Amino acid sequence: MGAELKSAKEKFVESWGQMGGAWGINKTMARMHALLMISDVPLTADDIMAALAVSRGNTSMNLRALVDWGLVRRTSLPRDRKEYFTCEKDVWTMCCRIARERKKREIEPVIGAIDECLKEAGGDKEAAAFRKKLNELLELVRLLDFVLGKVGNQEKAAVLPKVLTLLKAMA
Amino acid sequence: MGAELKSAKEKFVESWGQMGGAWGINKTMARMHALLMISDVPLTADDIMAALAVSRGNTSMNLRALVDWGLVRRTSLPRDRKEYFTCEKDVWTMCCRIARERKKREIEPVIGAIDECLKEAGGDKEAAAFRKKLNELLELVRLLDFVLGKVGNQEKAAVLPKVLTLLKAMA
DNA sequence: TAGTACATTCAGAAGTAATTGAAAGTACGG
DNA sequence: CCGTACTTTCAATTACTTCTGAATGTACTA
Repeated sequence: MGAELKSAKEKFVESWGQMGGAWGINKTMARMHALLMISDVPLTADDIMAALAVSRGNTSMNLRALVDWGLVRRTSLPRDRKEYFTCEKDVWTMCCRIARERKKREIEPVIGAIDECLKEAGGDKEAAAFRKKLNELLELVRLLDFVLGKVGNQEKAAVLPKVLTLLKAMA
Repeated sequence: MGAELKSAKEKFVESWGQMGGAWGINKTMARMHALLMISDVPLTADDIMAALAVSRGNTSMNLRALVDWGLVRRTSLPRDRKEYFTCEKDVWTMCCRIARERKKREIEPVIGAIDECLKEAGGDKEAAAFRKKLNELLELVRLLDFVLGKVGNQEKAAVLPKVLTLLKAMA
């Protein structure tokens, strides 16, 4: 592989890792995701260890996390005891997976927490302003939940770019 | 204030802090935001220090960060040397501010990084698959950027709930 | 101008999260 | 079964982030 291309790929892996950091995602996990995205062949744990200079244990744990997020698949070839990892090919499908997970991990718990607070606040007059604010927040968060749910449940990820591009054309 | 209400408010502050953590936001900053959201009077740094049991320095820094995010305003009353802090009242306006900041801090840098990688990758045939993948990602990220831009630029935050509710009704 | 009342900064302490690597686990082939 | 080739786990370590509080800065008042 040409030196330019190699350096560009490394740059991309690092940038994606950086972005992961900003989004509260483990940086190494994001780098592994990037590496798999731009690899046109499945990679083994050893490949990834070598490419990113991380330990075996770390590689194992972060790959498992990526699989849990539904962003990476493990496959094993017959007559080969090694496991191979591949990234979801289609970026729109990837987008749906991320939406689904973020909804589940980040939005739903907030809805639950606000509900509980509302219950605990009681019906007193002095709690009225508090209840009102919680209800406003709930409405906002529920709408976010709804939107992420819609995106996350796309069966055919292919429709997503069309819908969004349409949205863009309308605006 | 009734004990129930007080406990419910504390619970809300802690939950919002928790959520901040999941979103890669400083937990204390998120707790301060929550506290200000549910306070019907402006608070001083001392009020916040006392309510959340954090140091003066920490309070000062996190409040500044909240002001930088456009989520909190400082106001000073005449004949009072103290500064008072208030949270943006309207949750939809708050939502716009968050969208604007996240676009600027998290999406735009990614677009820049991908662009740079594309430039560096060059036009070689062997880079074709890499360029293709980068372009797909770019399309996705640009759409996200667009959507956040739309939300963030709402002049009248009041239209946002209407648009979103409409979207919900349609689906 | 000095004193007071507040806010800000920042070096170091405390706390949290990521990482390593060696030991334990698993499963296949013979 | 046993050895081999791999993967996973986890206690200890390292790296990073947040927090503290004393020193410093700012600006109002008398």
